[in-house]
Amino acid sequence: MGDSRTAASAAPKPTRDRNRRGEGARLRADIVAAAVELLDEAGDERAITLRSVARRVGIAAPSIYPHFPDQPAIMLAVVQQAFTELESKLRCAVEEAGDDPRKRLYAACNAYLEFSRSHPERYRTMFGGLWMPTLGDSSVTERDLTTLGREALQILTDTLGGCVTAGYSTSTDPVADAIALWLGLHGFAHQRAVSRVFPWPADIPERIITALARLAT
Amino acid sequence: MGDSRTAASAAPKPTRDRNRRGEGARLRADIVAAAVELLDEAGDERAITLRSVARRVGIAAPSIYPHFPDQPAIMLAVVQQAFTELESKLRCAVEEAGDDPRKRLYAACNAYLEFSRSHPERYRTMFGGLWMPTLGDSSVTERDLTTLGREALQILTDTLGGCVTAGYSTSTDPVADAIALWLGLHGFAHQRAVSRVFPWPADIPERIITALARLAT
DNA sequence: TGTACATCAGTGAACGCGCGTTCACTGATGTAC
DNA sequence: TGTACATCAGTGAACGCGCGTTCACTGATGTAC
Repeated sequence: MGDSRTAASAAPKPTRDRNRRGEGARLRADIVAAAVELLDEAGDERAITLRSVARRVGIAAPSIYPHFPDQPAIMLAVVQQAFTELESKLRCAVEEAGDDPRKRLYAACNAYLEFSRSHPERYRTMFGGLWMPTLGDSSVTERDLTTLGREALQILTDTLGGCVTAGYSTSTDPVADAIALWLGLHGFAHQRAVSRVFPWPADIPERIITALARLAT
Repeated sequence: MGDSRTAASAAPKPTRDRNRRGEGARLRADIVAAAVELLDEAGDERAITLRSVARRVGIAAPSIYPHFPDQPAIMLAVVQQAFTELESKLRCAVEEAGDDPRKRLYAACNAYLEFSRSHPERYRTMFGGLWMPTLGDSSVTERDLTTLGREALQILTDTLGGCVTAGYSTSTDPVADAIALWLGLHGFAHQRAVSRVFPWPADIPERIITALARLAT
């Protein structure tokens, strides 16, 4: 594994045809995809450099600039894509869970934890905050940051609200409790993404969800 | 602020006398202290480089090597010191809280959150995981990592156990619930350390603590 | 149908920078005799 | 009390590296006439 990482990040894609006129924007998607690949393989956002991404895509480093104003802009695109993916997973999980409010809430929570389990590097990057520049040194704006994850929280709020309405949750403030629930999930998801050796009791998610969602037992 | 950072990290300490014979070990402490300073000022563990630390201490870069085998060893020392400080804060807070088990538990939780609030950069570094090398590329061992934070968790477990014994908590598994409680605190502490703009309801800590500690109301 | 031309999608070389690490060294400070 | 010497606590110069970014450029591809 360790060897393949280095080799993979060093070797450029062997064949890459120049895009045809008017299709130059496709390179943008390729750049983001390559950055995600590097992140997943190295498990470290520091592996995403302008030059490493260019190598992986199979282009010269300056070819990035027509698509991204600077390196943090690539990181933002990676994080935005990861959030979009997470929110899509949550939406699908809730939809597939049917009409039982408890099942919908559990589906959302479990999908959240499953995302962080299967993509620990992405999760760490999304919430690690280290990719963010000093906010003024780069093209990334504060507005770019505050909108991230908003829908995920909304899904939790809605599903928790459903449980309250149906009488399964004793919460008197679903908005605040959804935040508390999210923070509990986040604490578990984040710590598991950082250190995989911690001896977790198997029922930790269950404890966190039932307690913070104030589910009647 | 931004200007002073750069200036501060560039300017070496004006006066630094060579240690006398037999007191060379004092430089080690100076190195760790300088690294913590850099972390607090920049708010970014990437500011801790071998050379930036040497500059701040006022020594030549190679002078680090008699005290630390490599750069990750400095990071480990910084994190270890931060954990020691956190655990000391928790111990003091519990001690000062008196005999009421609920007060002791709240004191521990609040001290934990207060630490992360007043030292967000340190907290992020302690739990961010990014300072860890690939574990094999450096002198840092797995044993170094797994012992970190053990006492903090033990304090939470003990204080929660006290609440159970006194009948204030309905927990039937204080060990597992202490972990769940810690993860809840961690989720809040970490997210607040990463993004200071999130609109937190004021009673979020209260919600997390009472729910996860299963305190009777 | 042919051709000049604008545009697009990139390239290649170079820059200055800070990094971790190595190497041979220096000069003060204690200590043995 | 003097002096040779070992040790300690560092220094200064240099190395190779990858980084972000700039600059002038190239060659294919479509388009206007």
